Amino acid sequence: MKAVELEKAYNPKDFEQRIYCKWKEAGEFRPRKSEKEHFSIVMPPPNVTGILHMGHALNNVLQDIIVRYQRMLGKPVLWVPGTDHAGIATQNVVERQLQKEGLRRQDLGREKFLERTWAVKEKHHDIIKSQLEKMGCSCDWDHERFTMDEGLSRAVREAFVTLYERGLIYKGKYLVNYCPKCGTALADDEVEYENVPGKLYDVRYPYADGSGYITVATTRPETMFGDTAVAVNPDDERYTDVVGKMLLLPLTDRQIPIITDRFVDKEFGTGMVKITPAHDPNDFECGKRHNLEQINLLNPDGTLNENVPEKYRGMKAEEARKLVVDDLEKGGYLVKITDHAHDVGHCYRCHTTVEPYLSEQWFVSMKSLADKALKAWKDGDIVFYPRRWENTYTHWMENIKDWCISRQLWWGHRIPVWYCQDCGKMIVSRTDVDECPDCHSHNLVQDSDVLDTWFSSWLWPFSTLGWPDKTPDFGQFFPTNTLVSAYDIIFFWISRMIMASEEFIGKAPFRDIVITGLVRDIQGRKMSKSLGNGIDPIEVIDKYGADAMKFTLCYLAAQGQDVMIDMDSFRLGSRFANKIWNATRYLLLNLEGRELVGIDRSKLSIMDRWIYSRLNAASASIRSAMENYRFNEAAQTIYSFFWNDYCDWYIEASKPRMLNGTDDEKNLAVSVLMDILEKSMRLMHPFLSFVTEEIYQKLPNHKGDVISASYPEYNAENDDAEADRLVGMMQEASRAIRAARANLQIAPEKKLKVVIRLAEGKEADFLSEEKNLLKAFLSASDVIIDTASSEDVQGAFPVTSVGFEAFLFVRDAIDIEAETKRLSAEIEKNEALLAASEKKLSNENFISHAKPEAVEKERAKKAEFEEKISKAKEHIALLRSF
RNA sequence: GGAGGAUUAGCUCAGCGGGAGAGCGCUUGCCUUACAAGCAAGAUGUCACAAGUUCAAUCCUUGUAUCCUCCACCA
Repeated sequence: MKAVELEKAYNPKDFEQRIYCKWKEAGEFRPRKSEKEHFSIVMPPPNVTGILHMGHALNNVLQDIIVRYQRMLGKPVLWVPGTDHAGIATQNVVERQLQKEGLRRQDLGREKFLERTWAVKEKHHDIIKSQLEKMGCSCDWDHERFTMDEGLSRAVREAFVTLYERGLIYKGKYLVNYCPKCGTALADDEVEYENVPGKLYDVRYPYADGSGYITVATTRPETMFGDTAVAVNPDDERYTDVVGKMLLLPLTDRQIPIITDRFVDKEFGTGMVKITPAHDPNDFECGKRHNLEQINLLNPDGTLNENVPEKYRGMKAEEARKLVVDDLEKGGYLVKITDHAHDVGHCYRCHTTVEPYLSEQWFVSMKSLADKALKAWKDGDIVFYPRRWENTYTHWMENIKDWCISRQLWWGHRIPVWYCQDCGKMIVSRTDVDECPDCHSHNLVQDSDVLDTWFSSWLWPFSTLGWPDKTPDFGQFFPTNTLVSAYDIIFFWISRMIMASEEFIGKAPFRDIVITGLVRDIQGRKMSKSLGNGIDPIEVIDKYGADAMKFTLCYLAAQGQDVMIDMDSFRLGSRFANKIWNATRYLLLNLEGRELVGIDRSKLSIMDRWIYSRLNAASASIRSAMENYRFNEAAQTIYSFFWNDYCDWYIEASKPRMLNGTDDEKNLAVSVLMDILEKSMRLMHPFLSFVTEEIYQKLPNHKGDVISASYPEYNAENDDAEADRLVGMMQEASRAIRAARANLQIAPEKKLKVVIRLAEGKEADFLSEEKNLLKAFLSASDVIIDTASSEDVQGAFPVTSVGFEAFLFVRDAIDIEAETKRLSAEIEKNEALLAASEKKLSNENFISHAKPEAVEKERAKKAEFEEKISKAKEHIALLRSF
């Protein structure tokens, strides 16, 4: 057989792109035909507002690992990719573009505006897709979806109309969160609260009869024009005799009453609250209880409207506030101003301060949906990894509020409701309507609002598979198995998907919910554009390769903990990929002149049996890690198996045989090396997809592509405790002797005679068998395995260890003092351990309560400490005799 | 106010009811015909603090401190 030459340096750019194309063209990402149970995942659809950041990379890398692993288990695997139209966010992007051109969306008109938005969508979609491809995501592009696809739009209408028919969607005039900049209503959870310094203004409201005044505290004096009452707590004895009196609202000629309401906190401020039903959620509720008038003061753009005195009209709230405060002061109404930090809601997309705004909106009644979703959790139909997120989920579900789903935007799914301009009928329909069913008029207009983006996203696990139609995809792949998502969208998305799926289909949309951490910078800050601390996944791939990025993220992704990284972090994965590359490179060069032979277990050496045992253990450990979504554990297992066990010990151990063995021995050695290498590529493929495929293709013993190969299975037969024990001892001996050499500062090239003295038995047989190996590992001129204690070790340097003694025949000057010091320290350490051990063993309670294995283990440890101490003492004596 | 997380080596973080781990960094020696992105040998820890449970606690319980996140409220 000829040697195969790999490029000297690992350079992922040489093959990553090429391999991805090859996989894609070969249809490897499509579900294969198989009798096995399906495995499916829907990708959380990235927004088409921008490009993918490190958080997306983490999320998709983990999905890819799961998907490749499941695929190698032989299942028909479907990973559905797609993108989200992201209503407000995308519309904002386009509006910002227009702004630069000095235009507003109204200047373009709805149709032209949407054309431009589609173009933005296309552009970002293409970038996102190419990013996912560069990362190596093995999603099925034939199944790619977009939330505004025709099919998905149909699903949205189906969902809306069904809910309407079930009485779960209603329209009404309510106080909603409103972003004046975006010009639309927001859902409660789209508001981000931020603590900002502000002022608390104490203002006098005089009694209408001129008999004095009361004082109220407010942070927003400009809303006073919407006041329709002042409230006190009914139990507040200070005010019992003023309840019912009328007040004159300053700066106006309106009169408002003093009322009582339980929500008022007696302790806060003066215990008197101005009630502004149209501009505060609490006041809104209070106003409803008391049938107060709701006076809306705002125009849709956030400026004050005709319900305020003329001089303030058209002003933004903040401008008006200053003026109102001035005027109050001039009128003698202002008592004092104090600093008062409070939480102010901001739009989660543009960060403008949101206003409570009274307007006509559509809502989903959530209570019954939440009950079903809670039941799904209680029944164990969904499981969170890690479980602690279940608290977050249930807490939200149990305190759910109705969901405002209408948005005053253009980009999104139009609400499927039409109004007859002639008879006023409202028509809710799955299909477009052009005739009024009552009066047959064609003078119909569709509701101008669009739906909240999440109203399409919450259908994603089934709308992407064809729902509401009963398609083959839906039949085969729904429900999906696993959802991988970050914790910041549990409310927005995960919870709602479960609600929708339970409501429309009666099943949970997935069983396992894997919650990842967020990616942060090395200082622990969230990566964000404004901080400029983001790391572009593509830059990482350009510098280190997709495998390095994937493996590093996987290695660091521990059980939903946040991942802190900088550019240098990825050296971890890069070094590992490089190691794999170079180990392979070495092995392939050694194929020259060799033949691969069948591997007969009975002919295997202990070392061979050991590496098979290690591989087996790694495979079992990875399997269990993957079943529990413990990605970092899987990555660590792979790392230590391949680097420490295979490269550092097994390949090194094979070298003497490859140099000095017979042809048969060499052929067997190469065959086992290749067998382990081939299996390692399969083992590692989900985690380092490109480099394993590139290598796999060069292996003389490969069949097909690694992406579609089978995953190495755990096989109890290959567990080999004896080989583990023997090789463990050999490693221990090597380490001890190498350490002694290093301490004695013996040059590496200096070959010493070594005598290893131990009792007859398997260990001795093994060491005798592997004498050549020991010579190489110990840099020894000769190794004598001395079971009869017949060798003369007079004057040889003794090495402390357990189960055997070793002697180095070194004639050079030894720093006896330093070595004695080291041994003394060792004695001291072991004496402390021995004391602890003896104390334990003399404790009756320990002997009677502890597990017998634990007691046994403790006894063994005690013996070990004793042996170490006595040997070290012996060795000190020996050194003194030098 | 409620919930959750973090606190382990200089840094970033795993781990776990029975003698403290990894990677990076650091020290020393090696370009050993795969890899200097490497090999070998090292040093470094009151596992935040306090009490409790236990034969045994870094791990379980409770409390304390510091930091972080989410939810709710805030006139």
